[in-house]
Amino acid sequence: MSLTVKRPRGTADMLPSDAYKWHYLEDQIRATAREFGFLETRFPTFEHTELFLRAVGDTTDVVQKEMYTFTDKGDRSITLRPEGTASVVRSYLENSMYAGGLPVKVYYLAPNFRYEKPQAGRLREHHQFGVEYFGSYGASADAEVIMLLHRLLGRLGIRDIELRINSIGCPACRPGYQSALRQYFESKEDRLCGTCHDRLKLNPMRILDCKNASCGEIAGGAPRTIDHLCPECEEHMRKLTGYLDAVGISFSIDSGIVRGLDYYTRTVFEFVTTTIGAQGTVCGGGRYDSLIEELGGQPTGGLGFGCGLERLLMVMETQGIEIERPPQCDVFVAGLGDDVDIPVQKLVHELRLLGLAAERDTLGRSLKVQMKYADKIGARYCVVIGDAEIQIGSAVVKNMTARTESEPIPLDAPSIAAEIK
RNA sequence: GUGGGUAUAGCUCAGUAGGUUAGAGCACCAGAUUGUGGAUCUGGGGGUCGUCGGUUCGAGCCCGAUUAUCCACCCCA
Repeated sequence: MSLTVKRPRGTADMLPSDAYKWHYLEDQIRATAREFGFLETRFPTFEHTELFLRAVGDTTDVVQKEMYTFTDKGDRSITLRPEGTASVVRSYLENSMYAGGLPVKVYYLAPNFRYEKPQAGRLREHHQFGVEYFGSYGASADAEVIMLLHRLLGRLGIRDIELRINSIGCPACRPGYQSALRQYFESKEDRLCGTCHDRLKLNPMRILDCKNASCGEIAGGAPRTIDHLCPECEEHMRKLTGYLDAVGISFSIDSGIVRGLDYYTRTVFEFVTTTIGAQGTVCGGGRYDSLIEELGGQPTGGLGFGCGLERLLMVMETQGIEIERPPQCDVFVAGLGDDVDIPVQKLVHELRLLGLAAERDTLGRSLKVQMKYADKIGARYCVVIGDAEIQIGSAVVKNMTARTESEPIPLDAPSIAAEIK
């Protein structure tokens, strides 16, 4: 197939026949966000590269090897957004959203771009539902954000998805933990893989994530962040788990959750499933209390998450969760003969003005084929108009699902609309 | 970036030991006494067998390369 009709690697077309699934998902998301008091925000698809270097961290995989970066005609370095939080924080600062008072609670639905090797549940362009909660240091904000996700997953009917949380500490307790960690790994350095040797110097916490068998075994016995928290971080975690217990959200503490974006502090969490292959993280997020300050704002607490919509739909699909396909056509007006062409057009127009999805044939097809077509597009009702109907000024409305016909009713849009309702 | 699988009609796939004009189901189109849908039946259109090269008298089938795709590692949603 020639390149002109081939989509780029790692991208996906949303087909018209699947659009209703996305609409459903987005409707559920918007309804949930509304219940939890989040307003939608939108922002550009690309940003200055500098933003992601600063916000995401220039040693992360996302920045080092996965960004779509190019120089524009004005000689600026531009990057297609690899994740949402950096853009939202930038927009928050640039537009002084804090000026309206804190907290600021926003959500977004947006595509992200990462130069990855595609596999199940992983694309180069994927879509995320994300939430950012600015201005609160309280653990109740953490609880709220997790509750929102829990609620969304619940109303989508998703089962067998596990909430895992961890605390990776704050600038106060992290140095102590990192030195304990480094000390532990250095004692077993000869058994670590090559990548982890580098990680030991750069960021030993990454070793906890390593899937190498030997490293994993070593990491299993490593000191855990939650055992080295400062009293404040400990209290934060205790409060969060208290909230979750109180509202009946089950979770597990997973000291292996470190997350690959540098800005996280204290709470990190993931919703993970094993039903869609190896890429089972459907949602991931956490707290980032230093990020806003690092990008030039006042010290402001914050947290958020990203939730992969493609993965969400995959989970629903594999769990057999049906999304109802809304009717595409309320009434099909079938015409019989050239003489009724104008009346058919007029009737369809008037039915639409009354808010109905009305359809007619424009290919000059026979009545039988028009009926088949009406059936194929799922028309709920059908009206056949021929010379006879025009002459006597009435027609019958056929209920396509019940296979019944009405008594003859006046051949005008209001009467037909009334019959349908 | 590393590894493995796959590539035949719009879709899902057959294709037997290399051997005539490459098949099926679904979908699409047209019919089955011309004013009526989902079933059935009949017929039809549609494929340079991913691409390039090689082996062979002969390649959809064997070999090499390349591209695409799927899956896994890494990392992430």
